[in-house]
Amino acid sequence: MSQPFRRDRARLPAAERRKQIVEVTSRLIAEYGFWGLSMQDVADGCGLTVPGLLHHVGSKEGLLIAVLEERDRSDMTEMTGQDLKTLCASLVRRNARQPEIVRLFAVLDAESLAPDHPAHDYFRTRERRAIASFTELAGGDEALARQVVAMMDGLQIQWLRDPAEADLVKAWDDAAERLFSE
Amino acid sequence: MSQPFRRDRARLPAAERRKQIVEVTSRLIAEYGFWGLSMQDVADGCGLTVPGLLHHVGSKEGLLIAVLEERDRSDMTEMTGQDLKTLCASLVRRNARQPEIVRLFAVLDAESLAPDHPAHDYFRTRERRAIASFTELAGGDEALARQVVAMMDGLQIQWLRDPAEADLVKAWDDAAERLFSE
DNA sequence: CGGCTTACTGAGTACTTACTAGGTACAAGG
DNA sequence: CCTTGTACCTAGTAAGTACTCAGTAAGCCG
Repeated sequence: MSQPFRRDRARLPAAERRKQIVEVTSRLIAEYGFWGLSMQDVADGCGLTVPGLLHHVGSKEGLLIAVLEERDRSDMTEMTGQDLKTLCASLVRRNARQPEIVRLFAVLDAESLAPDHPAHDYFRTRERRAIASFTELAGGDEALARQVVAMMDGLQIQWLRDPAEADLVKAWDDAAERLFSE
Repeated sequence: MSQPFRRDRARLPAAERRKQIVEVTSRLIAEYGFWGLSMQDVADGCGLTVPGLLHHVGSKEGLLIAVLEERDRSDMTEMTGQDLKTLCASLVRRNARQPEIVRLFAVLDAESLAPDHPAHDYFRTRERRAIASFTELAGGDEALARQVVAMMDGLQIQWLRDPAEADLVKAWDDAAERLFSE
């Protein structure tokens, strides 16, 4: 009774498909934000249908969670504790190599300022953790920790908007000199 | 032939209605971003129908333009030229009093990083102008100007996300002390 | 080969999206 | 009073929204 059932698309193991989904979704959120994201576009980008996509993530919010979890996992490494200045230097250098991911977080970060955004709590605790560990590295100076975070975020946005004008690494090194002087 | 034509809603002069539209739209963009904004919600918020709304702004993009233009107009004042440090101090103090507008700009700023966002060019030239005039006030030190802008933006986002934790004015004054020292 | 799990599809639901066409009623100017 | 401009309406269109249901086939284990 049904149609011939096109089976021309690849059938991937769940883990692999999930990885692909996260990648595609990240790109699209960086472009349109979470509210502007459509399941259809994600499905198209993965070469499957919307219900096929939903089979893996359950819902649109599940999609967002998948992205954030994945990103956290690959971020936890590299936070080995040197001193604050060298840590920031290496963070900035890594970020300079992956503008798309930085943009994903910049967009989601701002969008999730609204208290009922599905990622609101995620970003709040994320920032608190960041500031806590930065504060520790700064010898208890929380104000400095907050300033460092603010400066990194701000410079990254300038860089993303106008990649030609601003070299992120140089801009940060300049800023660090001022922040960490004395 | 047509229905009784409900005329229970207020009929406002164009200028007044426009002002209301801008206000409602600002609130909604701060919440959902431009991609997440719906004409229906704006119309509801103004107490009129969607075509009634479209009569004033023409299209969804026209709506965004109206918001940005209005905001520019009310921002141009107050930029009287003292020195950089006192200018920033007063900017921060004004922003601390209008978190909703700051949030509108934070969200739209990040969302418009994508090159084909309707407000992309607007925010690019806006930032360039800001940096140019800050640079002048900083005696030609563009790096400092960029750092000041970055720091203000970054601290504002921290404040918006967690208003309880961070007092914006105090956070800025601390930061200014470090930035403008020497 | 047989049976089970599961990745995935087609079809459909109920709703929302931006936007248009064409008309109505209010207000101001002659 | 009558005309003209305009603020705003109803009705409709074509497309897109997230999501559900029931079924199909590919891969694995025995």
